Amino acid sequence: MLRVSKLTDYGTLVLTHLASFPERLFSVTELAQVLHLNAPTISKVLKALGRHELVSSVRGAHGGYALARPATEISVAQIIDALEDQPFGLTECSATAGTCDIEGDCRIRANWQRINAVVRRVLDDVSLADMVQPTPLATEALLLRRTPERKSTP
Amino acid sequence: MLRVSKLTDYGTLVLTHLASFPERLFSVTELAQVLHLNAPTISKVLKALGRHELVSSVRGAHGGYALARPATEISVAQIIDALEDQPFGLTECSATAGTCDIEGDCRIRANWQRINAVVRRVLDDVSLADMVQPTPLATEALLLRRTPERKSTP
DNA sequence: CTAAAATAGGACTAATATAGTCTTATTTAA
DNA sequence: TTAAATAAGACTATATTAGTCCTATTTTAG
Repeated sequence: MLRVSKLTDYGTLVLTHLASFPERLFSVTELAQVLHLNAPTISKVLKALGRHELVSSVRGAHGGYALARPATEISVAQIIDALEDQPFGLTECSATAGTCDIEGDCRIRANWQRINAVVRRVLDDVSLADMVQPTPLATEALLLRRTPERKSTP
Repeated sequence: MLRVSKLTDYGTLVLTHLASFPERLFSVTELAQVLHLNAPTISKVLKALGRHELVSSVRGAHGGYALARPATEISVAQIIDALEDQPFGLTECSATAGTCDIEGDCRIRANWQRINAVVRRVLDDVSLADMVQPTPLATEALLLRRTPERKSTP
């Protein structure tokens, strides 16, 4: 359904909170209380973010989590990569090779991959810092001010 | 998982085939044979595309389906709208209002909506004609040639 | 040295979404 | 009047995602 998973959604929430207090450590318990989410779920998210080195953790009493690097250096694309278990790509055939017999002479696959690259680029260009502070996104200026060639029907 | 549904994937396949022979009608049976997909599934896709007026149909014997307008006038975004049942948006809270208690002072939601708008714009700009002929996409030139500010980690 | 407070990994269950099929009704040409 | 089509939508099976729980490890404090 062209949605990011809930874990990814929670992930951005948690990370923006960490980004707001970069000097502090937060335990799962505290984050759960502040963000009104259940502790086991937050824990799952943070463990995945840790494995992908977006957060650093300190174990033991008084331990907790903090961003592994400045919020300007963490992109939405990286958060998605950390929390979605399928590889990036809007269609199965364009994300993973060998899922279709006619892959060779399929023009559509190549075009989906172009679309993937453009979307990916958009997501690469949005940082965690952008998600916290409501500054216009870099790609917005480029894309949204152009004259529409085809009307959208939402 | 940030994927379009399989129905949408099939939809682009079916539509590109119709686009290749704009003067002809295709029955479900014929499309199923040519595209190596099961007839009931193709039928489901075409019915949805018909309801959204992307294809026109002729009922009765010798009936079938054809594009409702030129391939240049059908966008990937329109195909997605026709075949995904959830409204467009990468997160639930940014696609639908009222799914979260703190919606008012949530800075993240607004930023997801900006991201949605940019991604949507990319998808609006790719036509069915683009999906058939391997011409560079309009947005590719704009976005992919810029100097990366942040490295992607795939 | 032990207890308490944390994270780490991963298995497991439940809920949800998607895919795919089938049935019945309607339309049209021969 | 029959056969070949589409239309609508209910239904079932599968796959994915969400969420929880258990066990192990780490660290601080008393």
